[in-house]
Amino acid sequence: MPDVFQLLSDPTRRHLLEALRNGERSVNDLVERTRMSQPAVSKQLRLLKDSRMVALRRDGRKHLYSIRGEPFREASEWLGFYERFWRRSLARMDEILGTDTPRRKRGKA
Amino acid sequence: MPDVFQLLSDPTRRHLLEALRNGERSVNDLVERTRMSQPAVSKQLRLLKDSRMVALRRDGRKHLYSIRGEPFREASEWLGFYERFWRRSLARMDEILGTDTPRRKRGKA
DNA sequence: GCATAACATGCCTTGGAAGATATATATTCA
DNA sequence: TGAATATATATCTTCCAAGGCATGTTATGC
Repeated sequence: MPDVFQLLSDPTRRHLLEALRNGERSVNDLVERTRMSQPAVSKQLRLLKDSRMVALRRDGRKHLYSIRGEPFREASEWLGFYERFWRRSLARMDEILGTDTPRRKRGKA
Repeated sequence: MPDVFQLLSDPTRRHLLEALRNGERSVNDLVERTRMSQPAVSKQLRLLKDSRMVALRRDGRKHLYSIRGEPFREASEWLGFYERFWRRSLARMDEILGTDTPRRKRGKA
């Protein structure tokens, strides 16, 4: 079972996940939103399912896929460790542009 | 220039990024924390630098690498679209376990 | 200038992943 | 039961990325 970032690294897989943001979709729905063959889509869905990023519900001969949030959370938490780095750079830009929100008094010029 | 998730998909690259959480490190510092050769580490650092995930500062013959936050932010924002999915599943677990915080009155049982 | 240290780059090899095509499986309908 | 629909799986090919080794480059110290 590969890790979450590995799964997210493929643009076509991200595209599928984006298409699932508004709720469950059938395989054909998803195929129509890509330029790939149906087997290719099914293959990627399989990988996403195996790593629990999507859930599968069967309705007749339709297979409805939907997002499962937990793995995304892991990735998000990992990225959380770097939040201070981008906040820092935003603060620097604010200083340069003089557009910072004066939350606390800063050292005088 | 490959995208951020692509860069994050490699475990050794993530390992390097984790080693940089506490500040800038020289190449040798980083090599000692991995089981890879120095050229392999330099290669990955190059990729991370090209995609602006790390910055390079030269001090004599030492090359000090450090985190640049912006690209991480992009990835974090993309993942933010899935936050409601993992919150939802947490809420479900709360319901099952009866440990939910009663923020608003829920439908009667 | 020469030796060494600290990195970077070039080249080569290899494993794996992604997609296409063909085929198998399951479900509905006549 | 047989045909059509909806999806999964199997197999094959191709491509790329990761790592190793050898070598180039830049900086320091003598």
